[in-house]
Amino acid sequence: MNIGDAARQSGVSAKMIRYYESIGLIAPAGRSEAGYRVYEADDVHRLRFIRRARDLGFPLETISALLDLWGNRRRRSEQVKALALHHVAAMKEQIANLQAMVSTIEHLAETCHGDGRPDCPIIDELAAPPTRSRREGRPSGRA
Amino acid sequence: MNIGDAARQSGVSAKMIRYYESIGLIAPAGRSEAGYRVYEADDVHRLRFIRRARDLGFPLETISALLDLWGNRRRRSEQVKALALHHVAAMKEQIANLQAMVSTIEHLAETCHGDGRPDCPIIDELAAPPTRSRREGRPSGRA
DNA sequence: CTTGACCTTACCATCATGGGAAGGTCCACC
DNA sequence: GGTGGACCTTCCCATGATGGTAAGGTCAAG
Repeated sequence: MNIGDAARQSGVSAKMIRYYESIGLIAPAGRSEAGYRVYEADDVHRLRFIRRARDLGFPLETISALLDLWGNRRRRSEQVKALALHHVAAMKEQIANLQAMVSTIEHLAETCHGDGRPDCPIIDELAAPPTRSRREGRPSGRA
Repeated sequence: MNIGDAARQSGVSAKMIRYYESIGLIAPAGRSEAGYRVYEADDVHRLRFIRRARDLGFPLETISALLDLWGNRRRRSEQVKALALHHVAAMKEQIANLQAMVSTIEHLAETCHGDGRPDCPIIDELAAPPTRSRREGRPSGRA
């Protein structure tokens, strides 16, 4: 089958299939006489695997490792689990960062009248002079 | 003062100051005879404002609007609040997405032995055949 | 006058994805 | 037999915000 069919069957766009090939995530596809990429059912399975892993937020580098483990009969499930939990930890950290920003802004927005007057604690906070308490960005020296 | 001092005093790297200028977030700095960018205290204030807004996750485009509002004596605080809450909503959505991925993976990882055996529900899930229940990526037709 | 810290521009990389252009292929229909 | 349209190819550009590096100019202190 051609790349368009593989895309439809796997849920990965043709564009991305070519990209995955270019970065070595998947092996170069076979080619027809005219130079068209040719795919087999197994290729579609791999692409579907990648698609699902992407949907779970795994970076391509980790997906590469997961693909290897998938094809390795002697894999240890602890290896898979470690990759998964590492990714979970990364996402949880991202969530914590986002949550902190959300909390800060919501706190400021609470005391903002939100009417026609210009006074606004949000602007005030952003425009406030440097403090010793607030961790001021100071790129520590000659950064 | 030169760009290095402005960077140290604002917490924004020299690199980013030049970038912000290039995209029009800040006005082009004055230049010394030798072509060095020259900054005043007010420029540093603006940069510090940007830095704080970035720390709260605001995209540069929104920061541009916030800067305008900051300098507008006739601003309506509701405009500021709207920008802030819109950003909060975007972050909350991101959190929800991340949380969903975390939950899915944690659920799978729970039933993964994580030992020397190859069997692993995480791999199984990624490698599972298409289902009608799981929203299969199918780029809906000619996507 | 040298040295080193600073400045300049310009390009490349990240991460994963989409968009588009220019051109070749294939098939079905008339 | 020809033609149109759907498909394929490669190549370049853009995203968002940031860092890195390289090649070269400037400045001030010693």
